[in-house]
Amino acid sequence: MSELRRVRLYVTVGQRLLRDSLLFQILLHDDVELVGESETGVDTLNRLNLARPGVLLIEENLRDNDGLTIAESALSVHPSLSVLLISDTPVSSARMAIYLEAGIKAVVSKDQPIQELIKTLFYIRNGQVYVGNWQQPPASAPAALEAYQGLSGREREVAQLMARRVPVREIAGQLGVSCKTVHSYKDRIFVKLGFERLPELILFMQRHHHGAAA
Amino acid sequence: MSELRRVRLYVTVGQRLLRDSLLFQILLHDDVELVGESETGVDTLNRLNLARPGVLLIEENLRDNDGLTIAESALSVHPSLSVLLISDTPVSSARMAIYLEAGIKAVVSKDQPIQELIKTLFYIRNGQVYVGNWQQPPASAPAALEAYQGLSGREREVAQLMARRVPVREIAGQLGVSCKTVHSYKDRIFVKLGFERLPELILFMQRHHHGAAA
DNA sequence: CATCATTTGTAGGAATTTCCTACACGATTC
DNA sequence: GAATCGTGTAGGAAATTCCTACAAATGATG
Repeated sequence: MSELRRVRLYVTVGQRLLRDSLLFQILLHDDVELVGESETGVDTLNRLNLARPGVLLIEENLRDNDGLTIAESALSVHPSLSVLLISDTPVSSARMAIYLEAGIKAVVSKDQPIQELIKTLFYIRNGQVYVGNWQQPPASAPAALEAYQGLSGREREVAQLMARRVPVREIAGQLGVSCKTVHSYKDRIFVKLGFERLPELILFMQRHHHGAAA
Repeated sequence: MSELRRVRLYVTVGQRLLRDSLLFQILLHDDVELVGESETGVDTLNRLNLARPGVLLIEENLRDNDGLTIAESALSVHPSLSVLLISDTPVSSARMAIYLEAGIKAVVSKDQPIQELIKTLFYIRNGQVYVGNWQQPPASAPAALEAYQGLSGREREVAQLMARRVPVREIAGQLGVSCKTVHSYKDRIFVKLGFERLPELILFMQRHHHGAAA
């Protein structure tokens, strides 16, 4: 239902390190197409006509300008563009109001986990506004933590072993079940925790001290 | 030969967004073990004894302190620690000298691609100093571009199709070869270009306008 | 209390990916 | 002329991803 077509994404992020790592995460999803990227605001505006993105992911603080100004210019020419602003700090509701007023679809702060950004990106892809996430920056990982409580015994065992990068083979051996069964647990763990890739699980398990120590 | 043991990594990066995305990239490598992370310098120093990392990845500019100071404190207690500093801007040779003097093993700037950081991380893991990368921040991607010239005809065809996310099935069909052959090309492309995952190829192809446009 | 729904432990299939090896053929080199 | 290298081709093993299946336990409900 949300698979209308690929998202045409333009990314404006000043620092290469952040831009690259965001892009690597985002491009893991095969319904995103990168149509352009810039380090500065003017460069973005110059290239927008050719790139014709559906979504613009832009930093608030750019070398040459601020993201809000650039976004407003872009929106005046391409009103259908969905803009996702990346702010350096958590946004107050007052600032959020300004952003929404300007036609920006959503804001994520750099203090939020990357999954939040990705989730928001996919949420606004079809033009929706997303205001669900500007209030809980200090809430570390309540959703996933709660979800962890919901894992069954077997699932936790597998989660711990996987997070220590024990190969499926050995997990199966240790638990005395087939590899297929281990995969089933793995699938269910990922579904329950809302993860998609092993690094997410490793990071989660390590952060919450769930057996990451040998 | 370099597989002595897993790298025990501690990461000190203020912003969650950057920290998470770096970690997701780094944890793709199964010989890295995250033993701790902090947002601030003092927190890092407090936890270092328990975490016992072999490598400390730390930002230069932290909320409470500067990375250099923290690194020096850490090194005075744990002289065998390999410190990799992430600087906000390209480092001058003068500053590089200061860092080396302080016992820091390598510096990468936020203007460099993330692969550079990863490469450096693996380079310094066993205590080596790495000074090869502080001079060419504006040199975009000469290595990979050169490497691209080295691709054979078939390899380029496959690279272009893969970058457009054409499924292996279809690529095989279009080229009239077996899926296995396509995989072989893929393997060779990745080896030649030094990539490890599809997003790297997609990003590269897109950036250099090699057939990314439909 | 008996039945219906959900969760949990178990497993298999199909398509893909990753990593590695193999091999023939043409070109280069010594 | 013989050894080597790059290229096009392909296969195998293990892992991953995405689905489906099913029986036993658990829980909920009429």
